[in-house]
Amino acid sequence: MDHPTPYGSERVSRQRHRIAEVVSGLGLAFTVVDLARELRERGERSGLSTVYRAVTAMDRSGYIERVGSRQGSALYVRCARHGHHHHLVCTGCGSVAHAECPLDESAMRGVSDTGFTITAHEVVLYGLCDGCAPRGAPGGRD
Amino acid sequence: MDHPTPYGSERVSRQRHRIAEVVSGLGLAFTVVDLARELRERGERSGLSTVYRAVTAMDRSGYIERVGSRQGSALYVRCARHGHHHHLVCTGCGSVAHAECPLDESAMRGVSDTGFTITAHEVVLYGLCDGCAPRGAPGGRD
DNA sequence: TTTACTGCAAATCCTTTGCAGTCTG
DNA sequence: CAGACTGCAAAGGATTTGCAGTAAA
Repeated sequence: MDHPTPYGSERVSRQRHRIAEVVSGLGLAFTVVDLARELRERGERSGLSTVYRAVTAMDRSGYIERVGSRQGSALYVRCARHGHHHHLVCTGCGSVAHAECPLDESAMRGVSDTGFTITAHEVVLYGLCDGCAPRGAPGGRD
Repeated sequence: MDHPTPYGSERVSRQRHRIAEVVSGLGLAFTVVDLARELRERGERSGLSTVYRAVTAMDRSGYIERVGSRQGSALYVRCARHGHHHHLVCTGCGSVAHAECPLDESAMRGVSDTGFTITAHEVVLYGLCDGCAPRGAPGGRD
């Protein structure tokens, strides 16, 4: 189950290498199309399907993680942090912060009253980062 | 901003009426296609786009709520409960339970260290209900 | 009568796949 | 060389939209 590269590809083609490179330099949440555009702007001509395949591989290997969606497209972010946690995505600039899982024992207990056995959960937090938050005036529409 | 019907339509056509009726009788999470199939099985011939439009209206009015996705399709459930809460969806049979929001003050605090102002969050819990849980043998894949 | 609602087909959007050619190991 | 990887075009699946006809109010 181990891949020869940290980002999940078996062979390191020029594209896969450049893609991983660009991704790790982004720091922001991105969609596949964002990434493809970014690559194009840096002079890398890669087909959209190639980027999709690379992203799929990086997601499987844990090099990146899915952090919600934006207008129907999957959002990803490079994530080097280990262990179970969630992400906070700034709807202003796309920057991402890590967040502890809020589903601690007491939260689980409050839920298990229902007789359900929880097998998976999704927690995505959206907000505004320091730089994007309008001081004094809260607010925020989707 | 108030609609003449609890499920968000301006006029109560036969379809909209039947759709709301079927929805409220379901009790399970459903996709638009599920709902369309259900209607068809009950002898109601309604176009898929009509069902999409009805579901959109019911969602806007709060008659139903979105509770995650299943295989890429949006999942909804009739929800009469008021106030902020989340849902627990059984991946076995589709039954839904309500759950308190785990994002209490302490959880928020753990997150606000990041400097982010949280404006929205999504919490979806998946699991197995009493009837679907294999007693003794835990487990659960996505 | 007014105009929301309906059905159908066409159009969008995101994502996946089939294939033949290219390149890594 | 074997088989991953690539690009392109086509296919898929979910959801939306344009339009003319139907039916609530």
